[in-house]
Amino acid sequence: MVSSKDVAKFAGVSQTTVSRVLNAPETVKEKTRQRVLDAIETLNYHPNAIARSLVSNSTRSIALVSGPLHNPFFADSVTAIIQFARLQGYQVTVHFEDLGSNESVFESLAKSKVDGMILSSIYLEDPIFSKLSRFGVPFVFFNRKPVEPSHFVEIDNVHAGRLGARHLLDLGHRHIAWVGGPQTMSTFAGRYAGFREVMNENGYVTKPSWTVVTDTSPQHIHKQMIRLLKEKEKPTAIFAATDSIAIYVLDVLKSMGYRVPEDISVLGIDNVTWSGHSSFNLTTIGATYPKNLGQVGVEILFSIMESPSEKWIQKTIPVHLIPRGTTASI
Amino acid sequence: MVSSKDVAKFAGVSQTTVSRVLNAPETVKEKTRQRVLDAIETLNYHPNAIARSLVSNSTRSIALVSGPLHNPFFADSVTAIIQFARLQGYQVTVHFEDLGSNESVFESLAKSKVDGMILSSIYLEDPIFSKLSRFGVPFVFFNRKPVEPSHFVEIDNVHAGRLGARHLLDLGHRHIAWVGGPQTMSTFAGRYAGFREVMNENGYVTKPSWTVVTDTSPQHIHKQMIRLLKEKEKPTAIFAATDSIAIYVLDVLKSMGYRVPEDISVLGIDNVTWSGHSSFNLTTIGATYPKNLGQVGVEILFSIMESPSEKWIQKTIPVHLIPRGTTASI
DNA sequence: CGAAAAAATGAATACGTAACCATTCAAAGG
DNA sequence: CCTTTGAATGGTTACGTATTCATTTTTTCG
Repeated sequence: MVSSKDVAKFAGVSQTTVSRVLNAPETVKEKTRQRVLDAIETLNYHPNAIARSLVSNSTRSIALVSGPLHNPFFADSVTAIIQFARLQGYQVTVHFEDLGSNESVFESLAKSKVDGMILSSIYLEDPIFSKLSRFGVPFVFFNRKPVEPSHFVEIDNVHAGRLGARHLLDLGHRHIAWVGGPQTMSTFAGRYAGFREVMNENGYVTKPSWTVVTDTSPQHIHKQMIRLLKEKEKPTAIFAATDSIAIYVLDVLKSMGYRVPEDISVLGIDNVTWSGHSSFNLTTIGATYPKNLGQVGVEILFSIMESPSEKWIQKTIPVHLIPRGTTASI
Repeated sequence: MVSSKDVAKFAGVSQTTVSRVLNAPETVKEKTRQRVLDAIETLNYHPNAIARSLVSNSTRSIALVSGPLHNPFFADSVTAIIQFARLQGYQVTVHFEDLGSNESVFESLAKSKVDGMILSSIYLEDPIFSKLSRFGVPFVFFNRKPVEPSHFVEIDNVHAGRLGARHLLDLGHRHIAWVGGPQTMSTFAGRYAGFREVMNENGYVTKPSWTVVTDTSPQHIHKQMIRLLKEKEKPTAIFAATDSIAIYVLDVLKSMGYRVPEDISVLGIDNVTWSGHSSFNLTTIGATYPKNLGQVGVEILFSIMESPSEKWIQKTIPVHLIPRGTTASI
């Protein structure tokens, strides 16, 4: 591997000068600078970012801990985050949450000395949180928030739940099933709370057997849906906690011969890009905000990376209903 | 930042011993080892991977250059690659191809000293190829191959094109449009060649205005489809070069009121997970191979990383038709 | 022309770790 | 109890860069 010393020897200068040519070109005489640049070119020298990181104590890379890409929400946000980071000259190492064995993910993060972390994967009360804080690396949550104070960006989950419930009630639905994820995650907890509030306010109960908790995997959603549809009394509408869940629900319903929305209405939350696809045409609830949630998160991350603030930056983005074709009056 | 020196001082041993506790625990006496481990615990020490990389000349990370995640093929393969790499203790930095300005991606790769690279993004004849070779880092292509000899894994693109053409001809279609991507990419070139071969063998021509070249973005596909559907003579079937394209074609067709397959048949290639979704139920052509193509690629990468081989590892995976609901006889 | 100021360059060091070589320590054998 | 052997530990250096401080070279101007 060719180093700056090799370049220095070749150009007949000191290693210091080579370093200067790269980092402060204006401080070195035109003539020698050209000689060094020529040497760099002929030797095909590339500065070693590892060594550079060691002294500068900055890797120009951030870590992203994301949910699974089969959820279009995450496919969208991962894309936005990587693109934005690149514009700032940062690389992104991507990790996936791994329910249960997240430990090893964080273990590797602790060592790799990233300059910042952005993560969507955390439980409301997560022991990992205190570990994170001890790393001394700035971190931001998007689409999740822990109970401890922290930087985060999320949509107004409670209001999203409320809006959805109201929409379905307005359409005349009274038998509404909820298909969500673990209540230990802020997203699901908030959305469900909003849904339930409105139901109760209007004197309707949320039947326990119509409240489905899944691990958000296609397989599990499939299994749970089969169970739900075997009930003697069937719901007339299904409120899915995320578009991703809703899309898998649609899959099950259609494959079983149900017509949507004629036989049953389906509603999601997130307004992922795919939901607008005419094959889904999913009614959903999404941010009143053009920017991707992941990008908002990474913007916050960079702002606290360059000027650490004692204040917590916490954004809750308002939401609105996006009516499309999967919901109809009863 | 707490270093191994700090741990050493705290435990009353030398830095060397701390290093040994981590890398060769059996060579240090039980008692002192325990003392060091305690010190590590109390000081919350995490070995600095950067410094470690500098001396070991290995970052335990690989770079992935992927196509866009709105293409489910890449969402699938990125997931498979990251998961597999993690099992080997490797991190993955993800980059997206950026048609035109790939330079900057490779510039950052040159510096970051990854242990290997896996990439889907390259043209048949790409000036980037020679740069890559000079890095001295093992690299593998998946779903793409350059003209220069290299390691790669792909599906049998030509045969996929042939299979698709035959399928549509067997169903009685004669007016078949092709919607693909740049012919400068091996995937598109191979698939189109196979399609064309079979058409010509059977005495049918491929009408130029029915051969649509897109940049594979949803927007461009949309625009080109509108143009295609304005032709006075309309195709009865559309052969899309990828499932991703096919899915966007479906979007356009459905939003314009076409029924698939009654009015028009649609066929894709790749057998991405989403294609089996009942909202698409896309007839497609895919590998006769349970493993994700990206994973096959990263397996090859790790094998050449641990034992560099002079021989090129080149896998072309056989394909078969997966008949579903978007194709029907005329 | 000569002194002072400014510009350009070089030598030495630190970053945190692993590895090599040297040294100390403990155990075993006579 | 002393010697030999092997185990355990410590000192030093290298990895490739940026940075600080010292030194040399060039420029400026009286």
